[in-house]
Amino acid sequence: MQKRAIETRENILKTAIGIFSEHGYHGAKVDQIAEAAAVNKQRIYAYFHSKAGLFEQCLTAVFEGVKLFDDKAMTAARLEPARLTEIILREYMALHKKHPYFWRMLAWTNLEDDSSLKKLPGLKEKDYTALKELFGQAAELGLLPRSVSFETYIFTLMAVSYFYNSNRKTLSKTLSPELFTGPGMEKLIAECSLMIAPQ
Amino acid sequence: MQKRAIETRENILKTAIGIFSEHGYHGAKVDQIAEAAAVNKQRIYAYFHSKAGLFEQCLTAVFEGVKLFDDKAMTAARLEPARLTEIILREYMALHKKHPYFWRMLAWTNLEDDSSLKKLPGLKEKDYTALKELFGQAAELGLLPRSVSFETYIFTLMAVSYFYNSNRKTLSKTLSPELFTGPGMEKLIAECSLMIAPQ
Amino acid sequence: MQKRAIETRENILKTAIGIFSEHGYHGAKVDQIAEAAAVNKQRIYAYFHSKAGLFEQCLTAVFEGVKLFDDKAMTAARLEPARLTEIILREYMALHKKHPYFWRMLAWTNLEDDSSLKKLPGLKEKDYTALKELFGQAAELGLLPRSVSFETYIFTLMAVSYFYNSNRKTLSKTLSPELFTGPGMEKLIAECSLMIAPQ
Amino acid sequence: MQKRAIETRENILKTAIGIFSEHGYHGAKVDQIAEAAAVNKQRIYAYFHSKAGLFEQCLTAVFEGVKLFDDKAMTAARLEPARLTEIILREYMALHKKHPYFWRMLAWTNLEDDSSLKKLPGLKEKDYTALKELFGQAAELGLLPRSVSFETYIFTLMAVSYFYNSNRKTLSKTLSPELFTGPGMEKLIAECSLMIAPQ
DNA sequence: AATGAATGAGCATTCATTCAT
DNA sequence: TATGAATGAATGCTCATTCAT
Repeated sequence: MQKRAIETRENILKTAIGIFSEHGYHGAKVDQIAEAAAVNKQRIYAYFHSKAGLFEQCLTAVFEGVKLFDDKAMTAARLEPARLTEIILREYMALHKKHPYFWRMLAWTNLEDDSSLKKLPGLKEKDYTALKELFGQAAELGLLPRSVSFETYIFTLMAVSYFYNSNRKTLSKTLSPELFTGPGMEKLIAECSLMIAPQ
Repeated sequence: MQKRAIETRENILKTAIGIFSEHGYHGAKVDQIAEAAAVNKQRIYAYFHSKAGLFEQCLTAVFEGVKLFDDKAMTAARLEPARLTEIILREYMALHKKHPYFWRMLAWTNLEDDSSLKKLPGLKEKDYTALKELFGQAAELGLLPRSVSFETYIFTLMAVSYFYNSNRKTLSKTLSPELFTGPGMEKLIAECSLMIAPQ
Repeated sequence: MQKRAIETRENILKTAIGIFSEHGYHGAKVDQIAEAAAVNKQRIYAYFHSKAGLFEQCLTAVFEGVKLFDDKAMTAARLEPARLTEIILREYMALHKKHPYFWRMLAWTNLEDDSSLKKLPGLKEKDYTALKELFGQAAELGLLPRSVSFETYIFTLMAVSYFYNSNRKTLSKTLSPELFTGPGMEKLIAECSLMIAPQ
Repeated sequence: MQKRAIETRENILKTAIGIFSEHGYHGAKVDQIAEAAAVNKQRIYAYFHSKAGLFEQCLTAVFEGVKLFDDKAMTAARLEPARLTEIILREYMALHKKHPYFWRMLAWTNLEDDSSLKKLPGLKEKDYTALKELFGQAAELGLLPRSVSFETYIFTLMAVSYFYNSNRKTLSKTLSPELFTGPGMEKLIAECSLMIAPQ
């Protein structure tokens, strides 16, 4: 593939991610994507074969683009095991902010037809091994409940951050809207850390 | 409205909830709904004015159909404050099972255009007042962390149950699939309760 | 037919004339007519059999409702033969104002399918016999050109008044819009009378 | 736009003029136009955006296609000022015959919604300036009544020719049908010329 | 006589996809 | 590689008409 072609492809992919993420598979239109990417519609079919193919590639790209827990976060967690929960939560929250497409693509994927899901590569369990180790050490030190498995622990933190980001609209109607301000989030993180730590 | 019309309307609504819940607003087709409900397509427009109107009514119906924490659960919670977390979690999980359309409609609504959301009635905060009281009592007794607000507490439980139900597809790829078996869920509930309780 | 039925029928007819006149056969909707007449749609079918039938009846009613040249006008014409053209023109103009539905129904009929036209009763030539006589007398007196037939004369006057009323929209774009003000019309009538009279 | 596209567009326009002219805006169906033009329905939307857009373009095309008073007619009028009325009338009648769509589109436009009318370009007044001059000269020579304005004069001639062409159907029922034969028209033209000229 | 409920064909418009250059 | 032109099957919605009470 020539350089120009690669660029075109990249361009389409990037644009499509934004649009699929916003409107979902059925809500997004091929014409719309082509126009937004300022390419000829036919290019989409040349590079991605079909709308479904494009969606699949977008999904993969988004998943691959997300890097959990960079070195800085891991170092911080290692230095202050007592703040592990807080660090993880904050990291997850930041991730949603940094990759706004991520949770939306996740949500669409969970809702819509799972045919595109099948081709998704297994998602890096390696990241978790490092975290799991840290969790074990913190539990050892009495900073986290010993009787709770790592899986439950990390599941809860993922749940909190995901739920916080994905259900804003409906939650602002049931719980207080302040929850979704800066201080509201800080309070949530702080109290979650406290709630989980043995007392 | 005559009896026959009421039945037709009800029928359409019920069918539409199922289809919207499965495919979302854009994924669902009016023709499909009409055929599934075995009614003339025009009836949909007669009773709901438009596809959007129908979706809105479906949303309202689903929200209104969901009853949180029946008397039985509340009595159990009152009798055994130590098991509050477990009871609530189990209740939420059961709710998702009993109202399979609920979280999906929630999810679609959070993803798609929020115009239909605006007309949703404020969602029963009253339910929470009773729970809040129970939470206060449990905290008083040292069964739950005192320094944590009720809102953070209930938010976490909602997050866990919602996340568990909404993200199965993608989670089975990152975490262990066993999580989504009966025993897996039991373990999750048990450990969550433990994790939150002061130790 | 009972009294109530007659009233309902009359009501529908009157309303339908207004709507057909405004939107034409295809532009008018049966629902719209029923709603405007505040009757059940089914009544229209009971009394007029079909939309086409209703249109036909409307056409007939409008044609029959129009009475050309009442006694007052005829008397005036007889007294002042010199003003014959002016009197006729003014009468025609007044007719268009008094029966706003008339020319529009005429226009629709001339444009649209002529199936409804066939059933129209022959339109009162009798009226013209009286006029023709007056025309002959005026010509005799040298007040109107002798070499011109009555048919051409009346045709021209009908044309002027019809054209004036039917083509306002497009004419205001080609000729001066003042033509369609009160004084503009007066001037037109005056000058037409003058133009036709021998000088 | 490529040659092929231009042809398709032209083809659609031409066909649509015929159909709109015959059935009016509401009576004409997009399917029908597409089929008659033997093009894919979607092309209509690609080139004209909507049915309303197509109608508008048809209207404009028809108006622009009509050329009043070619050089030949003007020369004839200049050479024989005494026959001015006859020449103009004959020209108008010929115009209706040559552009059968013209008066029908005019009529539809005057009857139906005027939104498309707004975008019509101002209609060539220039043509009238030349005529106006000729009219002035003829009046000077005593061939036409001096006390009558050009506007009234030309209005009358337009009215006669328009009325003659637009109201055939209903007029053949009130006046004699012979009016609409060749000799009938000749007689009308001759007598009109006579009627207007000072005697 | 009158009405609300229901229907099927039709209508303007859109969409994913393919063709031709 | 890239693009404008074209297509056929939807898609949301409407309409004239009939049914059942």
